[in-house]
Amino acid sequence: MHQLALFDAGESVLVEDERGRIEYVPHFVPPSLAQAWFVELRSAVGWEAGRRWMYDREVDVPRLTAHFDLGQGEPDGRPPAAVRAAAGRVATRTRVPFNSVGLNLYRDGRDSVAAHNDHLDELAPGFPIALVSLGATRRMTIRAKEPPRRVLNVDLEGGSLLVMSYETQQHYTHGVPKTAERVGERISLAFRVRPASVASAGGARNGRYR
DNA sequence: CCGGGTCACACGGG
DNA sequence: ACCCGTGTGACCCG
Repeated sequence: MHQLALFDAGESVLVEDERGRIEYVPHFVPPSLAQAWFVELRSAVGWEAGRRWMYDREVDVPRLTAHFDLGQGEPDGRPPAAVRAAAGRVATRTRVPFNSVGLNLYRDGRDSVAAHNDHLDELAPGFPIALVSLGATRRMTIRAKEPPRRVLNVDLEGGSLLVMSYETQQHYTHGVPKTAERVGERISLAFRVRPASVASAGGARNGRYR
């Protein structure tokens, strides 16, 4: 089948048990397209440098961020074309009605995201998270919260897709640690289905997908 | 979810 | 083979 070849990217299932399912798909996006998306997003997105109050002091968020709602947005607040294209490609493969995408720009090895799991209140129950990576490869560390404490190190390559099931967020943490290695810029697009109570008016749906 | 502190250990030059 | 400084990352804490 033709259509199959388009998506046959040597995917591998990293986790599949009662604690969740994690699938990694290298070359989900052809290299030249992934590169074009990276270039567009790097310059077209209004990247924000956040600061957060953590414990006793205010600190920089160690990466740049942006966010878009998907679905029938106003023509004005429409996401960049590369985001819409990526969303379409992800939706075609996963069949999940994602309505939100969070973008992260890791400028170099000093940028990072600490180990965490996505907040379940901001995730529609049962729906997975899909993560598209562009640009430089960064390592993600995924570890089970309870014994057996499996630890996975996944090198997220440009053009890859990582899909983590909803249950994964209950049983695992994930993060992108700082590294002293010299690494180039990486952009990630994290697709989520946010519950109607959280998502902005419009896109949310319920039921019948997995 | 963050940076800083502590500690263990791999590595390599002398 | 050994010593030891340095780099790197794992873990812990508020």
